[in-house]
Amino acid sequence: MTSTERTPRNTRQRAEVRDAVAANPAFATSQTIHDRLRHEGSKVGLATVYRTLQAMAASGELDTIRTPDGQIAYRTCTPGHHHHLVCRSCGRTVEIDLPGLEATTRRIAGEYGFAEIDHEVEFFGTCSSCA
Amino acid sequence: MTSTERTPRNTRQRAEVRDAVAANPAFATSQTIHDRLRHEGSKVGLATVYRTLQAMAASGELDTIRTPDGQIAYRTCTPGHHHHLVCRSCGRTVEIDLPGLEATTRRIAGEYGFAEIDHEVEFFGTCSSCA
DNA sequence: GATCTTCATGACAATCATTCTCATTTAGAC
DNA sequence: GTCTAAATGAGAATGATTGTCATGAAGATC
Ligand SMILES: [Mn+2]
Ligand SMILES: [Mn+2]
Ligand SMILES: [Zn+2]
Ligand SMILES: [Zn+2]
Repeated sequence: MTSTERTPRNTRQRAEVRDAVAANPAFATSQTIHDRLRHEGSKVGLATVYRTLQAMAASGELDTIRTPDGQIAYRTCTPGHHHHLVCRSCGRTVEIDLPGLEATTRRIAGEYGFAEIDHEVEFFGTCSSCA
Repeated sequence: MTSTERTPRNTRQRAEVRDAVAANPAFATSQTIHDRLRHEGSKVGLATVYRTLQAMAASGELDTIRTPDGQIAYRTCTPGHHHHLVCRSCGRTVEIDLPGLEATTRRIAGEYGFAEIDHEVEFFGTCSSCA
């Protein structure tokens, strides 16, 4: 069951949001993307930006993190499993591989009898431009 | 600079919160702890529970995670650095060691020129009782 | 033990990211 | 072109968390 896959309609708004998030390699929140679009003259609504980014993340097009203060931030994502090193001050993001981690996850699952283990692994730091 | 360490006053409320969080090995939110205390007859205020748990976490007495829906949850913490395997449905938590991770963090920091790297690593799954 | 200063508390309001509502628009199927 | 379900947007609602500020009480000092 690859389950419930709905193909969304191709609306002007969806294209605008997709372009806006693709235009920047840093993680950005729905509000930030919305602001950016409005400044460019778009009339897209805030709720639409929220809904579109959520849908894109659910379909795997975007990656999600939670900022240290709890907001959800999105970024266009390289396909395949990986993690992120995010600059606390400017949001600049590097995708990183953690080759050992998947094996570790399986080992931990077995050891403690947990099923459907998911891991959330993010690194936060200060990038060289912001130091 | 081990910096600004203030010793909080020993109030009845602080003791009640400390006992309540220590009484349960699962992560719990401020609201949950507050409910629990009120049901036991305590008159402690919600804001006080928020403040007390925050302070205890800042001083290292408690560990913090963000639940998948974004709330902050606390748990009495074993001293020393470690990570958690948390049951999505009941909150039961196992503390785990990730021996290789600190070295990996340092390697990544060097590789990408990031400073003050912090890692957030949590595992979520379904425990055997909840399966 | 009484006094005093300062920090802690609690009721409530305020904040603010996110979600909901619902009337209106429109993509895409026919 | 018609039709219908899905998408949109304006605004209201939600809900966790934080701020405000008058009152209470640790605990230092006498
Ligand atoms: Mn990514
Ligand atoms: Mn812990
Ligand atoms: Zn930076
Ligand atoms: Zn469980």
